[in-house]
Amino acid sequence: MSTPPNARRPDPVTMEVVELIGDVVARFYEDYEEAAGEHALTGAQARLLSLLALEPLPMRKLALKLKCEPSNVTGIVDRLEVRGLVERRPDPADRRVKLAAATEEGRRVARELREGLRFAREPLAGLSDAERRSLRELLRRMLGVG
Amino acid sequence: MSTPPNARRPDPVTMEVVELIGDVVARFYEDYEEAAGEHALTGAQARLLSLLALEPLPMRKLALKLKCEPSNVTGIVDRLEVRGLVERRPDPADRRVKLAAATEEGRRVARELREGLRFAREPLAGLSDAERRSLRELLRRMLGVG
DNA sequence: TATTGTTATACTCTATAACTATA
DNA sequence: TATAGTTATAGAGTATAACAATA
Repeated sequence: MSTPPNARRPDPVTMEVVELIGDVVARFYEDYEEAAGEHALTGAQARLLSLLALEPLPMRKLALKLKCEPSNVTGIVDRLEVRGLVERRPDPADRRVKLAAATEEGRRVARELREGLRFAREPLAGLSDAERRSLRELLRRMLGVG
Repeated sequence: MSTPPNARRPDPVTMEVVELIGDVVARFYEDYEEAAGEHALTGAQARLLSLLALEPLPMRKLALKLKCEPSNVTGIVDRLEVRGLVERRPDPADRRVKLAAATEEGRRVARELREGLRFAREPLAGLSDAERRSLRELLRRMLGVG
């Protein structure tokens, strides 16, 4: 009874893929934190800044995208604002809303951050172009994108 | 000069793969944190407990594996020990060392945690067996394993 | 009344530095 | 002296609850 014969365990290949993905996740995260650190940013600050580099967003939307409580966003934006990387703007359409926006300096840092990700180069460099396309297709399918 | 013609930018396929990996990382992390939360564990506690479920480890080694300072491990092990999921044992070979070990309850929780990872089933379920094998091979190559 | 953002609070994770007990 | 683990401290992220301004 301790090991029901019909326990739905993933097959061995799936289990190994999950483990490999875990390794990729660990490596990617490590790389991201390091790249953020090179700009004296925490991971959370780097993620928020990267979002704002695309478009200004209300504090509430930032919380949704970062999957955290709105009260946290206040503090993270505060710290980025002190450093001149982010600014708060009023929303003409709704005076309750504050739009957080990356400054020019903030966008510059975000771009350097993105380009500093080693993971974009080294591990993938070991694959041929055909293999990268194959990997792209499999990841798309996995994520339900394609 | 603002955009050097020979700036080594990854090709478009590589860039898209990196973005897809970012999505996978976000999804995996979210899933892991949620699974941990279902057992009232933080992510750091879940990762430490999962390591100890394999084998007892000196505090120092735990810090190395978790890539954090040894002083942090003290607190995380403290909290898991209060809940009876982990215990500290002396190392007969070196009285300076404390071996952290998962209790039986701790190993049970670690197993449930592992089996609770939805990511092990849903996204990969959309791939055929051949595709999963192909993905396994590509990830191995990427990580320099195979 | 409902929503947006903030403040106040408490807990966890994190790094640094200083301490202890062993080696 | 050097190493293993701890303590003390401070900063940052997190969730919860209560609040002011606006809708």
